[in-house]
Amino acid sequence: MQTRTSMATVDKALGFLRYFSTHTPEIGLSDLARRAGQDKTTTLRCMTALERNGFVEQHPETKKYRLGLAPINLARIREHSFPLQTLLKPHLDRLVAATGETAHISMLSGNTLVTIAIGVPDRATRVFLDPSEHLPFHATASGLVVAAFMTPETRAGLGLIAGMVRYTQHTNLSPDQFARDLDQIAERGFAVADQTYEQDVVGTARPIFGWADKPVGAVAVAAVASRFDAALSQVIAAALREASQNISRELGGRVGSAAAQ
Amino acid sequence: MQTRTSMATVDKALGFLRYFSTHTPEIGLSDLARRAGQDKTTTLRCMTALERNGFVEQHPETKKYRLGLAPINLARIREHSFPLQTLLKPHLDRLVAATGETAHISMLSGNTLVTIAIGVPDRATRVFLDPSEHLPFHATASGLVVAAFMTPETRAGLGLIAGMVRYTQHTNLSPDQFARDLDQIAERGFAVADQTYEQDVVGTARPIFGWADKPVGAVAVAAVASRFDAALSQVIAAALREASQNISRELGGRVGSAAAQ
DNA sequence: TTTAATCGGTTCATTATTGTTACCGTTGGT
DNA sequence: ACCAACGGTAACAATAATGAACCGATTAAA
Repeated sequence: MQTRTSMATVDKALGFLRYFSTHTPEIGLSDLARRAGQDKTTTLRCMTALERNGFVEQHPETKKYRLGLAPINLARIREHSFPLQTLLKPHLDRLVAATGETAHISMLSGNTLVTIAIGVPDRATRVFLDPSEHLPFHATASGLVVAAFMTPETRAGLGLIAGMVRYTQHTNLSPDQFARDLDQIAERGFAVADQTYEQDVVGTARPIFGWADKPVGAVAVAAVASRFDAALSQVIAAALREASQNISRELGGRVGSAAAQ
Repeated sequence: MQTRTSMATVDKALGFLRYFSTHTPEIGLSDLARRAGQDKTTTLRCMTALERNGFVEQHPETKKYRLGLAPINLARIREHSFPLQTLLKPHLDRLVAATGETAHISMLSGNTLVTIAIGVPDRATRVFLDPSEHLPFHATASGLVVAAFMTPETRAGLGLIAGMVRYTQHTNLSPDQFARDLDQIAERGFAVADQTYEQDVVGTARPIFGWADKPVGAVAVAAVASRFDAALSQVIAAALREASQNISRELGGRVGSAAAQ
């Protein structure tokens, strides 16, 4: 750690929320403490605090915790005053129409990358995405392209190399290779991740810029691997370029020269 | 303060989120500190902690804070694993159709009452609700009916009387009157709030029960005052009774005898 | 141009909050 | 009847939050 202003307790408490996902929507006290690597007492105090504030609720019989209603309310306020989903939807629809594959947009939230919106094609076989997952920077096209366009300082603040977990046999685990990939991606303007995160899925992504030249997220297409040939690859890259530029413009971001190609 | 398990820092940090609403979606540091009655330093630290975790984000130029993306993600997980909105929507639609007025459902989140879902009629004049507002217990039909069906202990834990603010000239500010109202509401099974919160709006509400006999929220109709006569009142009360029972049943709650009338 | 006020942000000694170990009472499986 | 694991509690030592004063930069007023 380096330039933290601390307030570790808050981080810890909010960190517990990350363990709730679509796969594990309910977690008991001891289980949660174990997963988070925290003391049971600490966990209990944090959870009761979160419950007091409506971020989790506890089933009175099973005593298990689940996410509460406060996030729903906050999400509605945020969406009302800055309607991201509404803004993004047409772009996703256009991407899906152009490529015939699943498209999604992810954005930096804190220092993780979360999926904000998804567009699915009307086909029998398509990629399914779990919106509750935080995308790893080293193993997804979205993560790679966001990391590639960051300033080295902000990139360093994410602890990228520490998080290089293996997901498939194609997942890159070499920090050197990672660094070279980032350079290449920054030049080319987009990233491709060939089954490095999920089997049979090829991801392609371009960055989204907010204020200044800071990347705030990525727009990506997740294609079924068996369909991903040179032709489709080009279609996707082109469609993404348009989407990337349009979205960035609508968010008030400049479209940097590197991303323009 | 009395029986708190502490963890005051977390409460403080999360408390700041309450100051973001549809009216004030962006707040600066000093302003926020003033509103929350907290020290500027404390505020800064809490906000950077919240930002680290994606609950707020800071505009790099104006330095103002706004709600972040983390709540959106959490809300989606919650809704995916326990689809409240989906479950509630048909009930609201039915209420709106039956009464021709705005209907809404609010639930206890922490120890405040937040609006979870709204249904609006297709009419020229209708009540508009701000979903970001926390409903006061003493001045809204929803708040009254939820308080009325609570056990005295849980009711005491909310600090009801402390929060008796005046909203209109009809707002009841007498704790004694409040207590008597609650008794009556508990007997009758529903609450009516005649312009006690907003001018020209008459609210009617019935409780929603979760596990055991605990009220977890309320279903309500907010009618334009000029249209609210005896006939409409009866229609609303009847429609709400059905909705209240059906929703409670779907949430796994028993429909207590008091609410059955 | 000078003055004053306000902004976001930092520093550091004081103090209260938190994390830890150990212990309860229950529950559920064997 | 046992044992293990559950949620929850109590007490104290140690850590982490606090808030007054302070900074440099803007902005507003004089």
